[in-house]
Amino acid sequence: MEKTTIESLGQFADKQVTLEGWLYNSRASGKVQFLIIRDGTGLCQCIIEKDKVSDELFEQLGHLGQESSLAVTGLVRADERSVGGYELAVTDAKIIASATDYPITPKSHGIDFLLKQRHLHLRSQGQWCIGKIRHTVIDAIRRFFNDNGFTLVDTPILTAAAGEEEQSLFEVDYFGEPLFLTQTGQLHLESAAMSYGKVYCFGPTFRAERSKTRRHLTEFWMVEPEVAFIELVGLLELAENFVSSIVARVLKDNKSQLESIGADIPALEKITPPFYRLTYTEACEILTSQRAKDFLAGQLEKFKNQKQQIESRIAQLEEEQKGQIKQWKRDKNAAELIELRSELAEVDTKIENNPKHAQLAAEFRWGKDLGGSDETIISQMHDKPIFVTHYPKQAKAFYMKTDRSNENVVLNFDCLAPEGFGEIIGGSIREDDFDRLVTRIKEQNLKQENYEWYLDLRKYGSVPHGGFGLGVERTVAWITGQKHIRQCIPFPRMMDKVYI
RNA sequence: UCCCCGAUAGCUCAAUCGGUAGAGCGAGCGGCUGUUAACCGCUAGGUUGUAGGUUCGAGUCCUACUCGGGGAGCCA
Repeated sequence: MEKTTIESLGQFADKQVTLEGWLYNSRASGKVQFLIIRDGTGLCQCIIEKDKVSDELFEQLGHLGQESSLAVTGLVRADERSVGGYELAVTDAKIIASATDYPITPKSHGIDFLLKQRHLHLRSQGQWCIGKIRHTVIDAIRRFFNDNGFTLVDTPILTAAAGEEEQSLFEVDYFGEPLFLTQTGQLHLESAAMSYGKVYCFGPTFRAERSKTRRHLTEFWMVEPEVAFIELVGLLELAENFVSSIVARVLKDNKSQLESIGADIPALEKITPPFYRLTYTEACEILTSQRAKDFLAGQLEKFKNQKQQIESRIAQLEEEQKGQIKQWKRDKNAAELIELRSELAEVDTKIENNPKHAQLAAEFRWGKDLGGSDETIISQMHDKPIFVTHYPKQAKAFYMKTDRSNENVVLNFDCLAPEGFGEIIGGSIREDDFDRLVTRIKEQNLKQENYEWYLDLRKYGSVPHGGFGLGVERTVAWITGQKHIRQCIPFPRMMDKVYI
């Protein structure tokens, strides 16, 4: 009997095959059982009719627990009613290991519970889809740079010099001397760019920031390209082509996964160059403008309407529950009430945060860095990614090149994913003038002796150059429509919390 | 470091003014030949996060602690 996988069932229509996998869900209806099997490549509904198998097997399969492993043999047939378009009419099955009391049921669970069961949660459909998309994103990243003349350069994970600020680094005892886990490969990458021209590094990155939000992990994956002989305009074009190519690849390779997790496919199809371009000063004007005020007020209205609708529906259901109604209706109502109450809690949070964010935006003054909520507002006001460029010098790192036509700002950019997701890229043109760089190092009270090798790059054939870093988990979260990036890495490391 | 919210059955959540602790899912048993989170009937399942306090009486009020969620700052 030919073994195959669920994703290639289409090649075996009307043939006998064997599938090996795990029981994902099952239903029974007297003389027929429906077993949903997962094998790592997809889901397949297997039909067991009582008179097609032995009584003993029928009985065993009928009591098989979720996530039991098994091999099933049967006839492949196309059927629209089935999940993947094909189903298996089972003639024989072998239980490899039966499981009982699998903790993750097909119903809803809280996040803490799921993270504690992370080793098992990875098997569930949503996580499987996100993992497949993450795989495509990473492959698309490598493909893009490899196809465009970039050379991969692996930068060290243990670093002596701090990339930016030392308080956000994890310290490691390196034979009695302190070293730090890298938070960027950029400085090393700049030296490699002077060798190869166009380079990139791709690996894990570590930040000891005490940030407990949906956008933060302490360990995450970042890809950083660095290019010699490039100006800000060229860097933005590189970034928008890059991001667009990733989205296009996911749309091409993972349509079914995107659909399955409810991603906004039409919105993703709009992600093509050019992206929006705003200067920091323009962004600042938008935040303090009447337009932003109206926009936020409109949002608040919308949230309040949602809240009212949910509340009146809850009241209606609760009233029904008090009266004399059929048991099945009562059960349906109970399930809907639970859904509605959690929706209500979400809307309440939005209503609570809206005025705070509005105030932060209205009080925004030129010179401050853009905050998370400010980025969210700007991003919510656009349907494509936005580049925000030319930030105030004092809010940014020492290595960013000052704009020679306006010494108050630097030639940097952030790329904000649209519809409220926020920052996925940060980048800049690097200061290439030796004396200016020394001045910036001193201004920020950094020790020059730690940067001697970095300054050498400006001594020996300095050229205009720049690059950026893209966060993989933030990109995956944006593309898949996940609210929290912890679902976008298999084993998330969060502030003060590591489950497995 | 700061602000807000929460902890009740294995899981997700109810419990009005402080007055006998309840649903759904999951589990077990039974029924049904096409189910899509199937459906129907029955059964089991609880020291309400921990430690104190107020009260005739505490899931509910007060204090402390533990754990968790969201957000600010900072950032990919």
